Amino acid sequence: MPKSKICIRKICFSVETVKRLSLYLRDLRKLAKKKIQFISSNKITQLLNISPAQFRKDLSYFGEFGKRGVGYEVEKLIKKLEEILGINKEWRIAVVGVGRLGSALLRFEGFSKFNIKIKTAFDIDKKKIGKVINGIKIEDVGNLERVIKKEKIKLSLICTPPQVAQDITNRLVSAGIRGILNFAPVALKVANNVFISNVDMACELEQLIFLLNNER
Amino acid sequence: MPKSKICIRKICFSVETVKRLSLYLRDLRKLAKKKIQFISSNKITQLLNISPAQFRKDLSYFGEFGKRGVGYEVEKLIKKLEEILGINKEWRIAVVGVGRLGSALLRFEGFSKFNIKIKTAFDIDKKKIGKVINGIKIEDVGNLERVIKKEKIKLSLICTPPQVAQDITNRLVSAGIRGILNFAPVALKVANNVFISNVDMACELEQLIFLLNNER
DNA sequence: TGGCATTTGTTCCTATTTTCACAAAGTATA
DNA sequence: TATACTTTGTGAAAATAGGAACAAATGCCA
Repeated sequence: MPKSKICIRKICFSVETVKRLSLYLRDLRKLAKKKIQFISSNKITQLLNISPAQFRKDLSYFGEFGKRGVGYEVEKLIKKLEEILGINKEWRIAVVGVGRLGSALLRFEGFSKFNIKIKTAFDIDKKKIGKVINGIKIEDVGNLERVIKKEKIKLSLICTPPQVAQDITNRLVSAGIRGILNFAPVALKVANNVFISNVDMACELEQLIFLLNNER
Repeated sequence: MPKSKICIRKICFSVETVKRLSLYLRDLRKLAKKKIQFISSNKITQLLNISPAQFRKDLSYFGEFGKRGVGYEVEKLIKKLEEILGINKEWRIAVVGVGRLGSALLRFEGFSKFNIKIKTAFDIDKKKIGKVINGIKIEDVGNLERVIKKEKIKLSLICTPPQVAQDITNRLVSAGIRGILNFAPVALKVANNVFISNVDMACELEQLIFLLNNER
């Protein structure tokens, strides 16, 4: 399959670029906390295992944000990156499947920092439905379409068992969901106007095991 | 930075190949469950969004496993892939940080299926130390080096807050850990004989948000 | 002001990854 | 056995990503 390529106004770049923007943003926020005002591409990438040229090139797809001889103004670049990534406004998301992982995510405080608000959660288990975790009410998965549509939610996390993940995906998409972060170990099929990102812990671990197993 | 490349006996391939092998294995297991005996590169990759040529080339780095005109014997290929990945023997791992995510992982049943056994967990919280979750006793993080060495554990998950992740990493490595699956949102620095794999939910979500925000 | 030191933005080149395309090998059928 | 299909394994080509290197800006200091 061709690596997914993103083109905006004749400028094309890969999703890898976008992922790196997130990393840059994370480190810039740390720098801002330390009251550092300016940073060069050299210094910021030392922390990240990315080449300075890569950093500059990634940014160049979106404009010119630095000052020659000086570097980048930390606060300004943070603002710009938040704008580019689209996290300068609030995003409301849903979580489907409130098992171990799902409930850990409902309580995860990392999201709100990035303007991501879990608005609703769904489960099939009658014992869980109606409960409130971290201010989020667990809804009957039977009401999935209705709630998603009503709340106009466009992003969802899937934390269900793999057997039902595709069915849930179909229902989410038909209700208007356009982006899915999938934790179920299964390759989901969707129309190509829906974006999927997979978090697959078994794959990551197997990769590490392979590396350890094949040293030298 | 150069993409990490793996070379075994003059044959070189990328980590991406290894990740795909995991995906192939997962789907092959599903096929085996359905009692399907043979599968062609064409059919198996239809499920996965990967090209048939890619599948064949990925396998070709490790040998010839198919039969022309027929395809691949499912059971045999599963065995081969398990061997290649190194998951035909048991891997004992540690978990550092038993917060929401850490404790979800301690209870996660997906690991044991792949010969991955969580052997020990560490936390700093006195209230958690000594507790047993899913048969795994939570140890004082002060004993980290001692336990890791005694148990000869080579792989660890890090589920701590980001501020302490680098310190924990240093201690793990000095105790003999060679592979780390990092859930903390921070870029860890290690010697290049230690392998790191990052699971970064915020990055994944930000990527989806970017895509939704820049359609058309 | 002029010269030196930095650092960006970008072009061009190199390395890597993916795909194409086809010979070789196997199956099925008459 | 001959012929028509399938499907693999792989070298070569195409596509993509990464990095070196340098002109253009900017700051600093004498």
